[in-house]
Amino acid sequence: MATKEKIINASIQLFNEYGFANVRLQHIADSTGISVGNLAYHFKNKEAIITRAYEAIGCELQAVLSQFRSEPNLLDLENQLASFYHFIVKFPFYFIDIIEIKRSHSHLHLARQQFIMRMIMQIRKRFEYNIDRGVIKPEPFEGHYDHVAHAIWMVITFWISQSIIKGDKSDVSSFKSVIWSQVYPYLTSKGIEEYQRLVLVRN
Amino acid sequence: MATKEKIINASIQLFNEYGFANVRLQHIADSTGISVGNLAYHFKNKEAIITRAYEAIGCELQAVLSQFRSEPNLLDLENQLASFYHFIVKFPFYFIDIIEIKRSHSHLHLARQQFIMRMIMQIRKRFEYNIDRGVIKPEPFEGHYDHVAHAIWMVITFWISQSIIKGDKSDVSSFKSVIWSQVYPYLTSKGIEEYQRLVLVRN
DNA sequence: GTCTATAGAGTGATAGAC
DNA sequence: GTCTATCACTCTATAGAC
Repeated sequence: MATKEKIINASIQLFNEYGFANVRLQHIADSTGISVGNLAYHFKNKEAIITRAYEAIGCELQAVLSQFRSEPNLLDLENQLASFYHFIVKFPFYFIDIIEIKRSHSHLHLARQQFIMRMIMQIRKRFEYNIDRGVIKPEPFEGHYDHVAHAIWMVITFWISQSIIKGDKSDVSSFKSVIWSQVYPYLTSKGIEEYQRLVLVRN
Repeated sequence: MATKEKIINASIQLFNEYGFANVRLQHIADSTGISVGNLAYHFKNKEAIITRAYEAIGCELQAVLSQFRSEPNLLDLENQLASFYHFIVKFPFYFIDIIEIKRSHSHLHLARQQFIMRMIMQIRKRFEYNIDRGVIKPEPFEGHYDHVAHAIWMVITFWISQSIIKGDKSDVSSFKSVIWSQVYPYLTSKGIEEYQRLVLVRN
């Protein structure tokens, strides 16, 4: 049934533009080119729609997170940042409406928290691996890189929100710049060399 | 008229708990201990309520931003962070619902963008002044501290959102830790000494 | 699978008595 | 200033014909 898929795609587009709470069933039906009655046939209620949308989005996020190799170098980070950015601009409502959806459909949020923890841990591990590779300086004191990983996750998670709030046009290069500025002070001289060779040259 | 003030206080409490869009006029009236008709007498509509609430909140934010001296040292930052945190936990909806309010009452957001720009500039200037004081290292390359200031503003702005999303209990010490972790790598040896003497000793 | 029609529960805002 | 009552409208969800 391609209709179900068309409904989900149209819904995601509308959620992105108007915010989940502001999108009406009528609106989704119109955008899909079907009636509200037909919409109800495919999805019993709005919750069923957002649940399905979250499934699809979760799959894509899974794919982005899976780009993490066992020993990631700085180019891996650069590439993953590009993937993250692509994901963010494809599903802005997933970040913008996160608290509203936690409020109204908390079971969806519960599953999502797994992703969040996994993401922060992954960022933290990147520091670990690149310390071993001699590219990142050792942790200056216990727990410091946990804070940095936390901050990096926040920049990723709220990037689209902040660009809307500030009225900026979101672009990938400033996104990457702010993330890299989080890593830069911890690069060793070998790390700076690798950064310039692998990352800067490409931009 | 104390009633107007009671309405605003009740409204802010409800906005904080349920989110601006989920608060009903009936809800505000009940919480204030008046009827909806009476509520309408004091505020013509919901927009008038949020406008007045934003005015009050803006005043408090103004006060926090005014703690910025012409030559702020690291203790000033520590103190201002405490004030920011206090402000954030007093008006969480101001941060959580920021995009929703921009969507539905854009004129309020327009005024708010002034605060945002001022705040980022203030953070940037703190770096400048403390470079001059020999407490912060010179900028490693053009524009780097702009990125760091941007990241610090994001941590402040989205702190309450992230704590809700992660399911953490928000506390002032982890807030300060993450912000200080943004500054720490740029401290000179003199800066670390001042940091330990003025900031760490107090916590 | 798809439609029209409508029930049913709210929601913001107003009218008018006290 | 404060109240009750109600209008006009929106939105989700369901019933039933095709």
